[in-house]
Amino acid sequence: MIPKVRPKSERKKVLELYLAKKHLKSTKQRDIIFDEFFNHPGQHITVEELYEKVKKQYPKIGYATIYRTLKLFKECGLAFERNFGDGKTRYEPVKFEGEHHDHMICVGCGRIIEFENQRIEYYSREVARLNGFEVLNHKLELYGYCGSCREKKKEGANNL
Amino acid sequence: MIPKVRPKSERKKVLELYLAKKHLKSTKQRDIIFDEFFNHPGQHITVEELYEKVKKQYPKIGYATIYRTLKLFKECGLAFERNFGDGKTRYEPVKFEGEHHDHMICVGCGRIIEFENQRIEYYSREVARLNGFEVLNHKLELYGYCGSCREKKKEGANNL
DNA sequence: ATACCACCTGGAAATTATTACCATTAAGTT
DNA sequence: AACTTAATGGTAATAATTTCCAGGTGGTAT
Repeated sequence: MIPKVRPKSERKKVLELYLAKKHLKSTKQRDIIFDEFFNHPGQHITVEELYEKVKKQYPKIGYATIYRTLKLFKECGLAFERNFGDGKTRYEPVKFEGEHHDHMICVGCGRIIEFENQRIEYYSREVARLNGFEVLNHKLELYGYCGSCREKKKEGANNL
Repeated sequence: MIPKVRPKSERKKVLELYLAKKHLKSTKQRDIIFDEFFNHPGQHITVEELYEKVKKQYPKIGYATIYRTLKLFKECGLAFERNFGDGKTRYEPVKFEGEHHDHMICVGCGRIIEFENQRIEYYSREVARLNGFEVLNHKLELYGYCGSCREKKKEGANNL
C-alpha cells in the first residue's frame, strides 16, 4: 500500500486551469472555500456546515457563494455531490485514483461505513469501456443492515 | 439467461407482510399506487409523474399520499430512491436478484445508460459480508462522458 | 353486525433547500 | 488608470417535501 501523497497544489491547479479556460476569476472567497473544503476533513459536508466553517474565516460570506462555489468545484471534477435521502445535498472532494471510497448505509440506524474495493472499481471501468464510456468517478452505495441492526431485527420475522 | 418471471404477487406479498407486521392498513389508495408504480414501466419516476398517473385512476388522490406511500415502499425494501442532481427525487422498483441494473450518467449530455454486472454485485456482497453488513440493495452510478460527448471534448484541451 | 380504536387521507399551510435577481464590488486586461 | 466582465451578498422567489388536522376508513374484538 503505497501512500500516495498528493500535494494540495494538484487540486488547486485543476481549479486554476478550469478558471482560466472558462475566463472565470479567482477570488478571495473561492480561495477560502477551497481551503476549507479540501484541506480540512469533514466527510460528506453539507452546504450549511461549510457555510459555518467559512464564515469563521470570512464572516461576510453569503450562502449563495457557497452554493455557487461548490457547483464550480463539481463542474471541474473536484467535488462530488451525494444524497443520502435526508433532503440535504452533501459534497465531498473527489478522490483521486487509489483514494476512492464507497459507502454502506444502514437503513436501520443510518450509520455510514466507508470502504474501498479495487475489484469493484476494476469491473466498473471494464463495463464502462465496453460501452464507450469514460468514467470520471463513481458512486457505489450499499443499503442494508449493519451488524447491530441485524441483531435487533431477529425478533421480527422479516424476510425480503 | 433464464428469464425469471416474477408473479406480481411476490412484491405484493412483501408489502402485505410489512403492513401486517407494523399494524398498518391496506387501503384502496395504496393498492392503486402500488399497481401504477410496479405494474407499469416508467423508469426513475418522479413523485409528480406518479401523482399524475394515479390521478387518472383515482382523481381525488393527494400529493401527500403519494409521498407517504413511496416512503412506505422504500421502507419495506420494494422501492428505491435515486437522485440525479436535478432536485427531484426519483423512485424505481427495487430489482430482485438478476434484475438489478446500474447507471452510467453522462456529465456532458445527461444521458443515462443502464447496465448490469454480476461481478460487481458479487464483490459488493463480499465486501459487505466482511463488515457484518447485510445488503438489501445497492446503487452504483458511474459518472463520466459517453461516446459522443468524448468526441466533442476532443476539441478543448481538458484533462482531469 | 356493531362499535371502537388506530391509522389513513386530502387539502392546504408550513417548512426547507436551492436558485434567481440585482445593485455593488472586485479581477484581470488594455 | 480606465474599462470590461464576472463575482459577491443579501434577499426574494421558487420548488420539493413535510406537517397538520378534521374527517373517513380498515381491521379487530365484541
